[in-house]
Amino acid sequence: MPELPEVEIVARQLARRLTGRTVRHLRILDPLLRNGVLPRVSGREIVAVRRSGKRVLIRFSKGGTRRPLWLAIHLRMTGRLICHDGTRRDRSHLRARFVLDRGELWFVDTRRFGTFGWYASEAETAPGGVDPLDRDCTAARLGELLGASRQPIKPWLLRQDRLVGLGNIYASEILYAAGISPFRPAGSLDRGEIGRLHRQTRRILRRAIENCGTTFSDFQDSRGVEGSYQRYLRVYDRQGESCRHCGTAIARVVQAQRSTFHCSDCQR
DNA sequence: CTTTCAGCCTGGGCGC
DNA sequence: TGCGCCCAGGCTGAAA
Repeated sequence: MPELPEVEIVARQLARRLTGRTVRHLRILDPLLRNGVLPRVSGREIVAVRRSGKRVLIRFSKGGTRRPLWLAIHLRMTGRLICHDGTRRDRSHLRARFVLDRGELWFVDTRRFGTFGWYASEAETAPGGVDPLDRDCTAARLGELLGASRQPIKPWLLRQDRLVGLGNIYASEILYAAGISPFRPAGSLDRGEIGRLHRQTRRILRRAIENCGTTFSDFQDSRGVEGSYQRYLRVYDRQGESCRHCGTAIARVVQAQRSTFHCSDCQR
């Protein structure tokens, strides 16, 4: 489910609903989420929630320990964070449960790929790559990141140690919007192409955020907020259908074991 | 350094 | 209805 826009939406909504709440206790139900020693989180207040790359970052108050604490939650494929008033009955795939002074926060994850990372300083939470929506992610900066890489641009866009936040859907959509073939070596893009890639990356991510992301279901349970960006998808999951611009059949190919969707006519 | 590949998990959809 | 297979929006670590 979640790439940058979906995680951004989740983080914003959680920030609104969780900031100021105090943790009564945390129950980790899936042993896969217990990596290393669990810091004491009971009694701490949630001070802030924001996105870091594709992770949701929760900052807790120092509490009685005098040490700050951050939790980075990676949703991976199927992770969801559900805020509710404590009356939710459906416990299927419930992996962790924060009981708060008012309501609860549940981590629900069917495939159990999601991860929890605990950090004692903000610096440790920094992602490896540049956030494409950051002010300092200019076209020139993108050009530096691309460097002379010979890796095809589509798998390159998925590398979280370069740019953070892009996943398989938006990578295909961005390259289509920029008119760039997914097979082009990353370092072969000229100035104009880098400019288009940069502009379309930011435009598509922003628009996806405005539309609450692509097909993600109700992390707010009863409210059932769903993304609507899927109606803007131009190539993803459209193999065999015609390109909206030129009519050519959209192709699906496999690059680095992931599906890539593209129009061989519009993308060069 | 690069690229490929198996693996981590579960469930939905498909063809037979 | 059931079975086996393939697929999935992510990422890691080992191997070539």
